[in-house]
Amino acid sequence: MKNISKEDYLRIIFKHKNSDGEIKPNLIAEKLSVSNAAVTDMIKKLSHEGYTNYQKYKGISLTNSGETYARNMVRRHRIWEIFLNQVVGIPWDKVHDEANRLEHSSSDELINRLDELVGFPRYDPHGDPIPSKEGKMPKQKKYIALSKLKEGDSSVVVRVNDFDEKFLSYIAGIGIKLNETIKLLEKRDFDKSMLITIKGKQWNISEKLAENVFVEVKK
Amino acid sequence: MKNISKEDYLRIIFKHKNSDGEIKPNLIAEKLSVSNAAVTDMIKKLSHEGYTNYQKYKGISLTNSGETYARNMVRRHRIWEIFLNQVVGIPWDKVHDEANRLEHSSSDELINRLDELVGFPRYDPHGDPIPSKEGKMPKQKKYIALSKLKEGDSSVVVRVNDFDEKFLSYIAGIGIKLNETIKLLEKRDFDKSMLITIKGKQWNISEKLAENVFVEVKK
DNA sequence: TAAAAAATTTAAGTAAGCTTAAATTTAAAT
DNA sequence: ATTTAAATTTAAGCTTACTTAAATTTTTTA
Ligand SMILES: [Mn+2]
Ligand SMILES: [Mn+2]
Ligand SMILES: [Mn+2]
Ligand SMILES: [Mn+2]
Repeated sequence: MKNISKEDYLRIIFKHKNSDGEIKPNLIAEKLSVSNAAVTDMIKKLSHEGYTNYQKYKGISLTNSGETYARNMVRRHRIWEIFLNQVVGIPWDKVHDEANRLEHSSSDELINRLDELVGFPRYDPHGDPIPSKEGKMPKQKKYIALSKLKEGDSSVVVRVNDFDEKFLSYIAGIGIKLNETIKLLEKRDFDKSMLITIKGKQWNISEKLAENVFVEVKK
Repeated sequence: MKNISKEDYLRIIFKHKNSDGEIKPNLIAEKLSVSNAAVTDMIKKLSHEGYTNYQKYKGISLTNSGETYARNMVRRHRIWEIFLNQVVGIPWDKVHDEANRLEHSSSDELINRLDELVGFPRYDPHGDPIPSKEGKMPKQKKYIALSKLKEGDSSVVVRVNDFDEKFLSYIAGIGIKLNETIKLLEKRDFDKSMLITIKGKQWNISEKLAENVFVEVKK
């Protein structure tokens, strides 16, 4: 294939498909910042080429071939992220956009070599699982959204949504990162905002923020 | 700008312009594997945007702005090459194509960081000078083509042309690399082929090959 | 220096990947 | 069950970066 746009569509479909393996055009359009019309066009092409299944007005899904291609794109993306973070030394909240471009510009041999250099990690800097060279997905750790915590709960950060760099640098700024402990002190009913503790400091966070940070509750 | 095609045109113009700073459409077309008509089209666009000077049927040259942009592209290309070679461990004869893509997909911040990681080298794995962040070009070492050696001369490899991976892996296979010593034993008049010694082994090489390897004669 | 060859430009056309606007279908709300 | 709203598709059109073929200019060679 070797086509930046198509590769982006496939990776986004893979990442955001629901539990039935389906995704709506609307969501793709939003994630890629293109019009719905552009999505319809592209999905028709991808379906012609055997990467997606498409029926008018129905949910879109990946074929086996599309699934394989997409999983490899996810692998490329996440390996670049972790390589940039661990070897190049770019902060974990800054690697996403760079990886988003590099993922299209490197051979599989290079990706495999980078993977080797960082020691075949199973999760990327945001806690997302990295498919192996053979396409196997590590189990995603169990987690709940930070917004679902009960007052008094202590938790450990397991994953964060990585699509908005502004969001990431904000949470990095208040000390949220993988494996960090977060305790919920208060939750306000009227706007669902929360008061939390990180490394002894207290912070007020919005519901929106809390919905994009995922934690494991500590017993 | 942020446009892969235009960036490739600028880098190629920079690399292959003659001593007057000019280049013919024909050569650009050849280096980029596109038609002459495509070159005319693109040069018109680049000229409109202030990156090149263009008059029908005359040689093409870079403006100040084009020169700056192009030099940065060369920097990106060569830093990727040396990073891939030194940090990632890809053989020097295999880095060119990979760099050719990566050069368009990385921020200046990333390039500067890679530069730092490899210790601000002045030459790439093929002996070509790497422009500094400020755009300063290290002096190119003095050299002559291997094909210009006299029988009996001993020499050191200073630079090799890097545009054909087949060529590079062939010469890498016979032991040619930067700083390697090459001695010319015989040169045949009828086809200009040569018999050389590298690390005690003798090799017959064609004139074509010898024209793409550059050496400094040892006294 | 005239003829032939090569290089360059112009013209016409294509495919990809978008856009906006209008038409159609599906989902949500009353 | 209608009506309204939202999502989706179709239609028409744009830009970019190419192509081939024909016309033009420059360079080379006889
Ligand atoms: Mn991408
Ligand atoms: Mn990530
Ligand atoms: Mn390139
Ligand atoms: Mn090089």
